This record gives sequence, structure tokens and C-alpha cells, in this order.
Amino acid sequence: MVTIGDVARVAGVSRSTASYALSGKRAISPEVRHRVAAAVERLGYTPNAGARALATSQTKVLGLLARVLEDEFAPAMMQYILGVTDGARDLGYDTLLVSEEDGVRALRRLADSRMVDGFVLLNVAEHDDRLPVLRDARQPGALVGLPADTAGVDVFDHDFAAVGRVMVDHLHALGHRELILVSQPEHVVARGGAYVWRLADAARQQAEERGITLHARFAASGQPEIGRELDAILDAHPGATGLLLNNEAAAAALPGVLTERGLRSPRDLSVIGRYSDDFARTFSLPYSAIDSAAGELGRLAVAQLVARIEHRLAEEAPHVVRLIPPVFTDRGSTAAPRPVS
Amino acid sequence: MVTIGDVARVAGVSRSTASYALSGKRAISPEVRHRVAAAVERLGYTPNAGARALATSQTKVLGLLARVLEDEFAPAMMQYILGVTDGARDLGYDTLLVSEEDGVRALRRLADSRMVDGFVLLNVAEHDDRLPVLRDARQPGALVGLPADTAGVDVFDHDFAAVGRVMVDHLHALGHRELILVSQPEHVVARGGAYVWRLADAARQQAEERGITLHARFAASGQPEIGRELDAILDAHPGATGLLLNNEAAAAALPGVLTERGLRSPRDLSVIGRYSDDFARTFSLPYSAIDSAAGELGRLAVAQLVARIEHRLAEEAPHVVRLIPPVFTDRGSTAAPRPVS
DNA sequence: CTGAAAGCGCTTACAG
DNA sequence: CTGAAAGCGCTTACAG
Repeated sequence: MVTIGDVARVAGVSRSTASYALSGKRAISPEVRHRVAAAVERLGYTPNAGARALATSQTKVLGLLARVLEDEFAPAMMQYILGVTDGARDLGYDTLLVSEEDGVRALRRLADSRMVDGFVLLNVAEHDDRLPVLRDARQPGALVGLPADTAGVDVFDHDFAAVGRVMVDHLHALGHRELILVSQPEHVVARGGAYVWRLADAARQQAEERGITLHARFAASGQPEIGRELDAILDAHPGATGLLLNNEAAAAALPGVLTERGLRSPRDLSVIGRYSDDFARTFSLPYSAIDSAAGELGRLAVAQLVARIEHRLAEEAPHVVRLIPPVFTDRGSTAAPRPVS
Repeated sequence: MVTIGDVARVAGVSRSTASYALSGKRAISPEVRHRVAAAVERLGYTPNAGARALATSQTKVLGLLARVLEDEFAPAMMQYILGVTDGARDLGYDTLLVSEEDGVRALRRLADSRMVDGFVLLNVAEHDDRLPVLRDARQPGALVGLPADTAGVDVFDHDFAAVGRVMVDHLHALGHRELILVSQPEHVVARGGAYVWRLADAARQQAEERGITLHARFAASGQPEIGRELDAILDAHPGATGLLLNNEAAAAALPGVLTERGLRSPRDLSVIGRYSDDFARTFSLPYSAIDSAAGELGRLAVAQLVARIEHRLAEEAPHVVRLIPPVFTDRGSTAAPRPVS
């Protein structure tokens, strides 16, 4: 293995000079700098990451803690992860991805062994058991997902409350007076998916303020249950003219359900979903939908985290809670309700 | 930070003894072993990963090189990644995930800086530019995806040729004599997705052997193009009674297309797809399909890689090329073709 | 502008 | 069964 000692010897300088020439941390004569650069080039030198980490207490690695809840659709996490890994690389960091069941253990292991300079937590729950450990760690952390207690961490998430309000307002403005909201399965919520509540509560409150009816329901995250459940939900609320879907599986199942019932959207039913353009395009989800870019959230979290790691933030800079606003993509699945016959 | 020196002092032994007590690499008196364990417990000691890596030349980290081709559906990669990260953890390794555009650079960086003990490459192309670099690296590598030249690496992939044969045979046995195969977009293939060819070639050959007709077509990876293209393809081959889909977007778009045309599966058209149960469930893909578990592939690759890293394989143990067989999931979308009227 | 030396926190021959 | 010491490959005060 070629070390900085080899570089120094070939360049005819001391190891410290070689090191400084590479880091640029002190003035070096142009002549020496070139000799060192040539030696590096000739020998194909790359610093040993472990040695550097030991000497500097910096690993240039970020820990990314993913978390797959039961019944959650894991692939949906990919966009967040790519946002983090790409964002990290742009800032000079690599990313250690951890998916193990026991996030607390993983966090402790990476923190205590000094494998990473900071953490990004994905899929953060309302009362996430990883948070106390993160606050104890010497490395800073940024979250994707809004917990109840945001002390000591930087937080980034979609503004789910705004999503709920936008959904309701959009249909209300078109003249709808009775809506159904289909959320993700209740036990996903129970496991910590507070975002489901944030959206539902805001929708309910907005409906109340507008003086319209909102039926809020949970539903399965896949076939065959979701098809039957949608049918039952539509049966139960024959007066509803608008359907809000916070559940990708429901959006995918709905076209078939409507066809079976002889219904068409938006003629018989206005529909607004919540899913990414990417999913809509690949899986033919045909409804107008609200989303905000997942990758952007990952990048934001990383940028803030790296700023803290590198102390480009004042030591006491307040932690941020940043909720990014929803974006509405119109696919023509909403219209004024049909006049009551 | 608490170091092994602290542990040694508290336990009243030398640092080497403390180290040996922890590693178990030499006999230690029970008494001393307990004192060391107690000290570790009391101080909350965890070895510094960088220091250990420097001393042992082992990082206990695997490099995972993902690669997202243009127009590929990134989330589909998630299952492979989770197979790798979970598999690695079970064997005592962490995973550094790299998604950067320039895989060659990334590979070189991780290899030369000694950040990882081995590599897993995802989405390996027929002539993958990362392979020469991997062969030059001192760390071993395992691939998910079958390249043209498999020298010096362990290879794991789906048996796409078998998938093609199974698809054709299944419909041939039911009495079909004219089939259509819809593959992924041609430029995905051009970028290295040789698996598309492997499936298509095998299907074509099998059709020939069976004496039946197979029309092979490429199609878009999403809406709105895919819907129109499916329509055009069906228009072009009115005599076809069976449809083979190596394209998730096509499977998602087909129900709507068939409904529009007043057709039903399997009555008017037998359909076999290729996608995971997970996708089928979440996105209401209704067709019988062939797949093999992506996560398993990731785990297999990691297991073999770790065996090499830890020299549990004879130094000259031949590299493996392992193709895992397809599994058919029947969703009732195939039947005998209707008698010609 | 440059060099000799100490130190980061481990592991592991070497010696007893 | 245990300890003193060297060494892994860097960086960075200290000295000139």
C-alpha cells in the first residue's frame, strides 16, 4: 500500500510537508507543491481513511438510519435515500446505510464507535425511540419526519397539515359538500406514522371550518383487501362526491373499483391523491395528486447536518423545523359535483 | 472519549490484556476477564472503528454501489439494497451506500482509501465500466447482475432466460400460438440492461422451438406513453392471444387499456407479467407473474462476498455465477385462447 | 517555508 | 496467563 511516507520520499520532502502540501493548511513553495503532486500522481496515492479519521476525529461519513415499518411499502423510501446519498456526496461525505430492525442499537453502535460524523434519521415517528439516543450522542442529527419533541435536532418534513387543508379546500371550492378521506392502515399510524394524523386532523378541521362533511377512514396498504375496503367505504357514503386518498394502494386500486361500479372520475366522483409524480407515471395512477419531492427533503436534511458538523452554524444556532409545502399536480380528476338528481 | 486505556486502568490490567480479554484471542484468567468486562460495562466502552481499522486493515464495512439508469424506476432497487444491508449486518458488517453518477470514481475512492473490505455492485451492465476497476482493487467484489465477462468476481442474478422460456411454455401449453412480448424501453437496454435481452432472446428461441409466433416490442416505462404504445401494439397484432410483460409500467397500464378496448383477461387475452408480489399487492397489478425475490439476491451476494473477505473460501476457490430460478405466481390471468370465430 | 516528533486508539508479535 | 513496546498511516502543534 502506498502511504504518505512513500509520497514524501519520492518528492524528497518530509511526511509533514507532504501532508501540508496535500491539505493546503500551510504555505508551501510552488516547487515543493509540484513535486508532491507529481509523486501522488505517479504512485497513485490515496489517504487511508481509517488513519485520517483517527488523526482528525472526522470520518467524512454520515449515518443514515432507515426504518421499514410493518406493512409499509419499502420502495417508497428509495427517493429519500437517494436524496441523502447524493446530497452527502456533493458535500464530500459518504453514507453508511443502516436498515436493521433495532435502530437504537444501530445508532449507539455507529455513534460510540465513531464511524460517522452525524446522523440522518428517516421515517421518524411521533415518539421515536431513537431520539433520546441521538440526543445523547456527540454527533449531531437531522430528521426526516416530525416527532413530538424536536429539541436538539434539525427537522425536515412534508407539511402534511397543509396537504390536508389543500385537499379539502380544492374540492370545497368546486362545490363539494361531502368528502371521504382514505388514509393508510391504522396500525401503520400506531407504529409511529404521525403524518397520517397530521393530514387527517387538518383535513377534518378544515372541513369543519368550511361547514362540510368529511368521513375519515383507514384502509389496507394493498390488494386484495384494499379493493374490498374501497367498495365498502363507497357503499357506506353514497352521498359523498369527493374522495381524498392518503394511501397509494388505494389510488392504484380505485380505477378498477370505479369501473366495476360503473362510475367515472371526475364525472361521478372527484378524486385527489397524495403520491409522487414518479409513482403516478410508473404505475398509471390517474388522479390529481399532491406531493412534495422526497429527494429534496433528504438533501435539505443533509445540508443542515453537514453545516452543523462543520461548525458553519454558530454552536448555539437554534435547531430548525422546516416543513416543505405541498405541490398540486392536476390530472383532471376533480370537477364540480353533479347536481343532485 | 473512553478508550481501551481507560478500561485497562479501571480493570487494573495492561492495555494488551484488556484487548485480548475483549477479542478472546488468547487465554485470559476468568478473574481478569470479569474485571475487564465490568470496566467495559461501567465505562460504556466501544472500540474506535478508525483505530481498529488502522490496526487490523479491516473495516467491517461493505461498499454497495447502486446505479440508477435514466428512465429506470429507482424504488425498484430498494429491495436489493435492503437484502444487502440486512444480510451484511447479520454477518457483522455495515454498508456504505454509494449512488453517485460516476461509479468508477466511487469504486476507486472507496477501494484506495481502504474504507471498505469488499464491494457489492448493483444493476451490473453487460459491459460495466466498473468491472475493470473492481478487478484491479484489492478488495473482492460480488455482483447482482450478469456481465459479459465474469472473471474475478462472484455473480448473482435472476435467471432471465428461464423466465422467458417459462412465460412462453406456460401459454404454449394452454394452446396459444401467437404471443406478444413487451419489454422495457430500448434505451434502458442500450445503457446496459442486458437482462431485457436475455429474457427476450430466450422467449424468442423457445417460441421458435415450439413453432409459435412471438412479436417482441419495446415500450415506455411510464405514462402517458405506455398507454398509447400498448394500444398500438395490440392494434398491430390482432391475432395475438397472449401478452408477456417485462415492463412494470405496462402491467400497470394494461387494465385501463383493456377496459377501453372492451377486452377482459384472461377471456380475450392471457397475460403474464414479471414483477414482484410486493409491487403487485401495492399497485393492484392483477396479472399472473414471474419473479424471484430481489432481497434474496442481495443476501446471496453478501454471503459470498463475506466468505471471500474472511478467507473462508480457499484463496483459489473458483468464482461463482449463480442464477436463481423464476417463480410463477398464478393470479388467474391465463387461460386457453378463445376458439377463432 | 520546512522538518522531527508526538499522538490519535487500537492490535499483536515478542518476551517473560 | 500477563505486560511493555512497536506499529498501523495519518495530522498537527512545536521548533527552526
